[in-house]
Amino acid sequence: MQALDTLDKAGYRRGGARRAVVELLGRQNCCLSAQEIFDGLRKARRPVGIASVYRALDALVDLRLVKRVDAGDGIARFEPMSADGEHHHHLVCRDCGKVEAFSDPRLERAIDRVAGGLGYSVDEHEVVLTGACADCA
Amino acid sequence: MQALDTLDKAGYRRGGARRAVVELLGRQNCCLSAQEIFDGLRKARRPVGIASVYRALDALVDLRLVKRVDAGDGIARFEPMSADGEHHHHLVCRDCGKVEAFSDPRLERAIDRVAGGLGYSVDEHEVVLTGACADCA
DNA sequence: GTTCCTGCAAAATTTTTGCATCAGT
DNA sequence: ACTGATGCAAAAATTTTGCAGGAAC
Repeated sequence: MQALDTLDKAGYRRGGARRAVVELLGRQNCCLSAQEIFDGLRKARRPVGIASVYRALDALVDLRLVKRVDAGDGIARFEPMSADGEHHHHLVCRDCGKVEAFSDPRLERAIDRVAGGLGYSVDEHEVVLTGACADCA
Repeated sequence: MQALDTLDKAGYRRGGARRAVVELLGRQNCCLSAQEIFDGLRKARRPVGIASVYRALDALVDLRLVKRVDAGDGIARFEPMSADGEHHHHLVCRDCGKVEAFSDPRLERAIDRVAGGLGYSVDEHEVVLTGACADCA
């Protein structure tokens, strides 16, 4: 896996909790909370302390291997930064709290264009749309 | 103030803590955390319990008078939804944590277009760009 | 007078840290 | 062996809730 190599290069050791978190996240296509990662690992018979989950996420976010997503409910979620450049954003239902992904190339272009003219070296972005989903509306 | 009328119509009573929060936020142009609001009110000799600050923010967010902004540092921030339709998004420095505003009409258009085609009734959106600010880069 | 609002303190939730132990190099 | 990583439990930080007293209508 790409991400494990990057961790190597950054001086992190292999094996153990961090690897389990990386591998679980690698199998996801959308975001999970720290608690969901904790539960997922326990269900997969690879239990990891919740503190290690947070420490792993911290390192992964620093290395830009994982992106933090705040859906506005006070729970931080995390998803892999896919190596293949795939890129999506999030749609949150105000009623039921559901979080879904969407993507749009024109939106990406608009963001890239804006990001270039702000005096910041922008290396990440996130768009969250909030409203009522089809079921709740 | 516009917002106080909306609160009236929603059945909220005037006077007291909620009003103080509304008025303080009305004077801001960018986002403040609950603690900053609490401190700001205390400094203005209009102390309000922190629980009341949170309760007021909750009501204001429900009524869409205030927008919640998550800058990715685990602290929820809040800013007024300006009645004049002014609209901005946020730029967060990964190093120093500074949060700044920016706006771009073309980005707004791109978002509106995307939002219309997703099967959600989208009524709010937020864009957060993350990177290194001019000072930190 | 009734109902809603407020502040305080206590509780709940999410995240971080200290420390002894264990694993990778 | 040495150094970093892990798990547990305790702590910290943020947000929510219960309740008694006070304010608005």
